Amino acid sequence: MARGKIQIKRIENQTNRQVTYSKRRNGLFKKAHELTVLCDAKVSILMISSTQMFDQYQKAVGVDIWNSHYEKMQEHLKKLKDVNRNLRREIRQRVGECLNDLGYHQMVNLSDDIDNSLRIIREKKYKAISNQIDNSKKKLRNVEEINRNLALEFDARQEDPHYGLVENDGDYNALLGFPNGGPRIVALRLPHNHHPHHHHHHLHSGGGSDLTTFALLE
Amino acid sequence: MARGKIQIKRIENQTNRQVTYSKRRNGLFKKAHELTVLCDAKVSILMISSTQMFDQYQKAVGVDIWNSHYEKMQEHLKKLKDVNRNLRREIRQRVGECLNDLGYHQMVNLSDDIDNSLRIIREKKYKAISNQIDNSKKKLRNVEEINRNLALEFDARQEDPHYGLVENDGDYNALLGFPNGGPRIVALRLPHNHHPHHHHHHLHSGGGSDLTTFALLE
DNA sequence: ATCTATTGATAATC
DNA sequence: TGATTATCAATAGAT
Repeated sequence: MARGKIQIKRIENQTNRQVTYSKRRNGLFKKAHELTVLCDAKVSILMISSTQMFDQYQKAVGVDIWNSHYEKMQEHLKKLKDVNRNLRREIRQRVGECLNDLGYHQMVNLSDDIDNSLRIIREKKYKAISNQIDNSKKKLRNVEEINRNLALEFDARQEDPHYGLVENDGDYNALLGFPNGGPRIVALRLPHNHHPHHHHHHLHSGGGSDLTTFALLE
Repeated sequence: MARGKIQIKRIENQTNRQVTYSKRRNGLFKKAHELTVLCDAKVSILMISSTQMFDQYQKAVGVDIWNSHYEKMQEHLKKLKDVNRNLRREIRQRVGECLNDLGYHQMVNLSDDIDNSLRIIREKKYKAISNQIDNSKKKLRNVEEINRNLALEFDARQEDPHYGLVENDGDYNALLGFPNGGPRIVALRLPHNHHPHHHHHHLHSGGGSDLTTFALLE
């Protein structure tokens, strides 16, 4: 409406239409925002340009984005509610409620089904148990090993007070925490090659770092 | 914008605010319409003034129309999706999938739970079985009785061909259908007091109707 | 509601 | 795209 009045009718030139759309869209939003602030009102604007609306794909499949918005949302809501209801019913049936509307054969199928599920779960449960036992055994072995090593080091220290294990001289121990819930790893930095019985604990012996690690129980 | 610039901030004067709301609302709608025509776009505007919003009732029940609309719908949608996801997960767990993210104790609980459900369902199943058996027995008894009665009547007819049982004279048999899935009841209207051995079948012997009923097997 | 001085929006152009 | 600006449209305040 500047540099010449315009008629309010569809702008045929594609580029001009796009430009005008951008400008006026911003203007509309600005006005809406002002209204919001000035009059303490709530305003929502849903706006889709024709170029957005009918891109090639949309044309091809005949989908109308506009209808895909509010109304489709309501449809979606309805469908979700239905699905929800069905899921709840399935669970109730699996828990043993609401079986009255089931036929006899359906009931047989249901109990067979649940029986099957139970078998699967039991298998997995037993697998979990044995895993846990294995883990405990490993941890126990580690703890025993740590104790043995400490005992050996203690003995060594008894023999030679300058063995250099427990001095708080800073180059001794470093703690690495793993906050991600994984197994806590405690890394003890020891002077290189202090004792041959440490070697089978070395996780990585190459390079400059010299970390001796123990996996500790929980 | 006219006769003096204004600050974009809430108009405190109630009347001015209302007037400005009206004017600017119209302006916004006009702009939106122009955009619609000029750019071939789709525009929806949802607008509620604060004075509309908080009428007495709204105040009383603390309902916010605005939140009850589009945004609330989205929230609802989101919640439904969440619930849905959880329900699906529960079912999957009950079927025996996706157990990896369950702790050992949860797994024990789950299998106990399902075990319990299975017991309930089995009970109901057995109840259903025994019901069906009872029904069959009753039906069988009825059929046997019908056969016996027919045999007796046949005998009687042998003795007296005018016994009047099977003549197609129209006042003989009437069929009542029960489409509601209940036990099919066939009612035979018989001439009154034809034979004493029918009396123990009379369901109701008072009044004018004289129906003898047999429950038939499916 | 209607009026109008003024501000704000924007079409054309670069 | 982004900036400029001559115009036109919207509207604040008064009636």
